[in-house]
Amino acid sequence: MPRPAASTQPSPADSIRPARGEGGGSTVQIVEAITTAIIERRLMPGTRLAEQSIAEIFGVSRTIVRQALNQLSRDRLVTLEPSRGASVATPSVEEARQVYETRSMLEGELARRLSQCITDAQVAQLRRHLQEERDAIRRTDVPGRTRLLADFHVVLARLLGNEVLAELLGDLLSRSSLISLMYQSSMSADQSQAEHVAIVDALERRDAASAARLMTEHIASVERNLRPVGHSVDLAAVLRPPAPATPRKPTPGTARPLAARP
Amino acid sequence: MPRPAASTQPSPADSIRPARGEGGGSTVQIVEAITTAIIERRLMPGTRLAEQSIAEIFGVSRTIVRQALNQLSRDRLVTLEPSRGASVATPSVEEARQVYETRSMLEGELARRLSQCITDAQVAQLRRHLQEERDAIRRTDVPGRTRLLADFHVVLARLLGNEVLAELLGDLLSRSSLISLMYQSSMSADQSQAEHVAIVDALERRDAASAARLMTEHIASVERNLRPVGHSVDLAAVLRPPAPATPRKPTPGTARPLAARP
DNA sequence: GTTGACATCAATGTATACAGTTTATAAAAC
DNA sequence: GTTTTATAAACTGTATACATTGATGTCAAC
Repeated sequence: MPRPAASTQPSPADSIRPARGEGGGSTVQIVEAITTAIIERRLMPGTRLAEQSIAEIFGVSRTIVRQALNQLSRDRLVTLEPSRGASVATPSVEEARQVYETRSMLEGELARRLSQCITDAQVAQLRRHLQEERDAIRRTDVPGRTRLLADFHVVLARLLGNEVLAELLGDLLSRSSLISLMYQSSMSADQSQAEHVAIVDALERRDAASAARLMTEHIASVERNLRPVGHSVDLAAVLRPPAPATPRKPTPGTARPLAARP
Repeated sequence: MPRPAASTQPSPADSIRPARGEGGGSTVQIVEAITTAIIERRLMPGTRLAEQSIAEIFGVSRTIVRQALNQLSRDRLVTLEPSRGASVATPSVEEARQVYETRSMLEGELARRLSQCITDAQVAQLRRHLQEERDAIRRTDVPGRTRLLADFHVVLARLLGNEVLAELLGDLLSRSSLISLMYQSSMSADQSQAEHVAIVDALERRDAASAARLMTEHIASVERNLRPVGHSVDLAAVLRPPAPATPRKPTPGTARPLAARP
């Protein structure tokens, strides 16, 4: 009897679907297709991304695919090993810690500053976003709720009128998504959503200290709920002898258990 | 009689020099060569970067150059217009504001957290860095002091043990360098250096509040000292009729005067 | 039966060729 | 003399071909 998932890694051809058969400016389409495939966990960490396969899927040459993979590697969503090609990134525990620490620094201050200049209209916009989150959760739309829960943080950055910050946070949130699916997060969407509500409440009260504290606690809570990468999974990844189809060994070296931060 | 400088833009061939004639893994060499050329203001904002020229300079094919230019465009050091190629970025005033605001948020918190966990050895390391800054300033080593004054901020991030943060800040600092050379900064290196000293003093006292305040004030001070993009320079750039050698028109559109922030 | 070397094969890295677009130049009309 | 238009050069965007490196499988030796 097959186990629920993660037994056989899906090949790229199964998980990436081209948005259109069109040829013009298709690099960004490939980037977005692979990005959403990773975020929505149709592409698991460690999966090899062969250029030729992807090229045939999208009906373009390897040149275009190569550009896309280069962009993705700069976003740290795929790793590019010399002469060995691209694979979905397997962020280490240490990298995970650093990403969440950076987010905590950035978004704590974001909440603090935003609470001093937010308008009523912007609060209303956030309320609408929270409603969308609730709707996605209620209808158990997993990809949708994942995206919305992450977008919440980018929306906050945009409310500050700072596109540079918004893009920066967008990159960090992509990495966070990859991390939380790699170290299977046990955090319920409900809890995340409730914490978002509390943050917006504080923003509406223009309570800078509370907003900042709730934000950093929210991020710490997300990080705390990362699983110590279950031993069975870790062992299987390290010891896998023949591997079923395409995959090679997924995790290179850094796979220590996730230490609870002091 | 020739005017001191800035009359004729240097062609890429004059400003970019290959580190080695070697062929292996030369993409990063091109990226670094162009980056330092921009930072050290041998390549002025708006300068076109033709692929063929650069390819001949480094003795590689356009493929490699194209990879390098793509990486640089993701760092926002060059802009890539479709079908029109690459040119050194001309960050807008609004983008400048956002970069400095983001740095202020990030580095203010960085200083606060660092002051709570910094060791005596790390303080000593910072003192050594400050000494290097002083040395470079005293011998009027302009490229060296520019690099050291920027590296100070990256060193702080590294002291937190956060490589993700350090890389993020590195990107923001590259953009800051481009901005400060575009809106010719009137800030003296001496003042920057003095403010760095004050920050380290606060860190040594483990005075979190002061460290954070000094850092945000330092960044605000750097931003305040940006020139409202002098009219004479702008006019000369816009009206240049025949141009002596290779250069095209440098600044496309975004050249509004820099508003002093309230 | 196991181990080691060699050959085959696939995939990446780089260069080159071709098509489409933009830009510069020059001629002609006003 | 200025503006407009047409031709030509140059440059970018994409695809394809070639070289090189890592992986795989087979065969021989021990």
